[in-house]
Amino acid sequence: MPDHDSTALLSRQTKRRRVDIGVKRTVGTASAFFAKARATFFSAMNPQGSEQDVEYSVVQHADGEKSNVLRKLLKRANSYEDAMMPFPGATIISQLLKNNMNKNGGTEPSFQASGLSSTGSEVHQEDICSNSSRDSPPECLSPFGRPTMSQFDMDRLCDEHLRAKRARVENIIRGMSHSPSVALRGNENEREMAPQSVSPRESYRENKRKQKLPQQQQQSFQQLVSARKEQKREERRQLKQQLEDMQKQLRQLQEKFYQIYDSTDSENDEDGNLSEDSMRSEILDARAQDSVGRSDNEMCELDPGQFIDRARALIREQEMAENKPKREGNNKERDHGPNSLQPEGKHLAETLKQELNTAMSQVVDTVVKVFAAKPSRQVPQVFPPLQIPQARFAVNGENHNFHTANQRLQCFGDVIIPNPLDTFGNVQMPSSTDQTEALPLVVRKNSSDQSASGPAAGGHHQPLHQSPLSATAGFTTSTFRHPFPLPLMAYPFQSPLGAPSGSFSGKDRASPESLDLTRDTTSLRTKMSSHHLSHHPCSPAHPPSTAEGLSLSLIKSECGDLQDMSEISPYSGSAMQEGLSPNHLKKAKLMFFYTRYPSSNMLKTYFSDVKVPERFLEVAQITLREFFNAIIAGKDVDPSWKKAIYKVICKLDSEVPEIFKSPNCLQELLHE
DNA sequence: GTCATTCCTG
DNA sequence: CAGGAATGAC
Repeated sequence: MPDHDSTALLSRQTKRRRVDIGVKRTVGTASAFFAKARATFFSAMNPQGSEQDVEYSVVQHADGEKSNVLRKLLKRANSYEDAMMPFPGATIISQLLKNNMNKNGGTEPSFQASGLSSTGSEVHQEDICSNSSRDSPPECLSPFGRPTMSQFDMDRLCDEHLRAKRARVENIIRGMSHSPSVALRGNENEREMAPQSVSPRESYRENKRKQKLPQQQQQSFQQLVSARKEQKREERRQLKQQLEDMQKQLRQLQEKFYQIYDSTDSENDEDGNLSEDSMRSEILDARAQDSVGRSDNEMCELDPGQFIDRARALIREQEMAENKPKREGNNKERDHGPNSLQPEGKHLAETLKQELNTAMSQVVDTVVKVFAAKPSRQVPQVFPPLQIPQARFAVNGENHNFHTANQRLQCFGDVIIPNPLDTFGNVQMPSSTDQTEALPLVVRKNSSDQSASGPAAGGHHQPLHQSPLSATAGFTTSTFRHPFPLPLMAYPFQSPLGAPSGSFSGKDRASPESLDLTRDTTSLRTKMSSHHLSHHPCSPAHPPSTAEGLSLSLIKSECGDLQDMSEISPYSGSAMQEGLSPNHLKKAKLMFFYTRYPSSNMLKTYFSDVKVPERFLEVAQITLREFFNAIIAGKDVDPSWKKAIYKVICKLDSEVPEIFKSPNCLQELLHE
């Protein structure tokens, strides 16, 4: 990582400074230095377009692709809902209404005339119709005042209109042939009163009815009408009551659901698990919200029986939504049980599963492609084909040490699971001499290590394969939660391939939150946390961190913890005997660092107080030229040919700051 | 143990 | 400046 090197590879004066204060010197081969210097040089010359940054963008691209896949998936799920679900949550009410409308065809006047309709569009239509009915009722109103738009209804309206006309004519003829009666007078009175006391629509309706009926029945008709009105009012009242009850019930159920869903959601957040179920829950949640939004309006359109049926369906759905998060393992059972999902529900579940599998495959493929596309000699050796995914550690020989240790390291999600993205980055290095710190954990194993076959070799591959997800998940969920968002860290996706299957039996798995993925990291986290609390940063060279910024002291503290961890963790004891060497921990530490700060920009952002030195570029250039000239001149045949160059470089050294010369420099830095 | 690098001394 | 010793990483 050129950028990384440029940061990690301090200038010589810094190195010497380190020597002066008792820190180990940075060591690198001449060629490594050459490569590093070259990389650094190019990086410095082209800070915008370093290889790391390119690679980082690739990583981001892959990440973005994943999120796109998810987005697509969700979108598709929604469209599936809309297209195929009869009770698809978001559209359940409207679907019901549609069915209702189609089924009834406006032939259930009792409910439709109950005046409960208040759907937005229908309200609008109602208004229009109410207004227009005063002028030209037949255009819009059915005999029951129900506004309809279908051709059928229009025809029916015309028919009614004609019949009314005919009745009126018959009425007139009948009136002419009979002498006026009280009833008629009453009728006339009523006719006179009608315009004032009854709405135009009502009077129109009354007129038609009166015209249809013999005059002798007018009186009883009036009573009938008023009785019916009363009845309707009562019915409406009851319906309203019922509706309110149902809505109340619905809200309660939804609240319940939200509670459960929220807890599930937070769990998911915690372990980075964007599982199928959580996605399903999201969809159901959306449905539920939608239902809430619509229920008040659209439910009113249903007749009581239908309303109850559909409310039951809704409740059933709510219950399903509630049960889902709890019944992770029982989905199949439920799907095939007597009370299983609707066929469409099954279909959705199946589709979701399928899509998730596809998405996962795509994601993995993408990452693997990115990885495979880069020329690397180490790759085939580093990632042998996975054969036994759940292989346990085979601690039966020294040859397996590497794998054993490595697997343990990968189970050690919090700290030392190598982020495969980083690993990819490492193997993408143009030159094998461009050694980065994180590299050795996965590459450059000698043949004896690679020859280790069987379960260990197979098992070796699996965690690496899944680590794009699990490793980052481990990081995101660990105590090492970043005080700031890191794009690479914020990939909340849990591998469906299964949690690491490490056989590490933690001695102090105290945390109750031990979920599959995080279980093995718990003990470590506990230790790390307590360690953090109990011990001061080993070299707090900088002021305490602010809330958002991560100070060097914190990092150093963490690094110190990591270092100390090699002494306190179980791995230093029993695990060490099984093949985990201090080297592994060192490498893990470096990987941890690299994972956290994968690019120079990251480092710049979070270590803004560290400045890679003023004359760095100049010195790097001169050094580069010296090496180049020496090689061109063939001086490198001399075993000590670099010494001359060291001397040249040495002259370019800047003064070591006084503070570092002091024997108490650490303390002084502490008090700064 | 080997190697690279740095330090010391003549 | 050259050579050897010391140091630390591997």
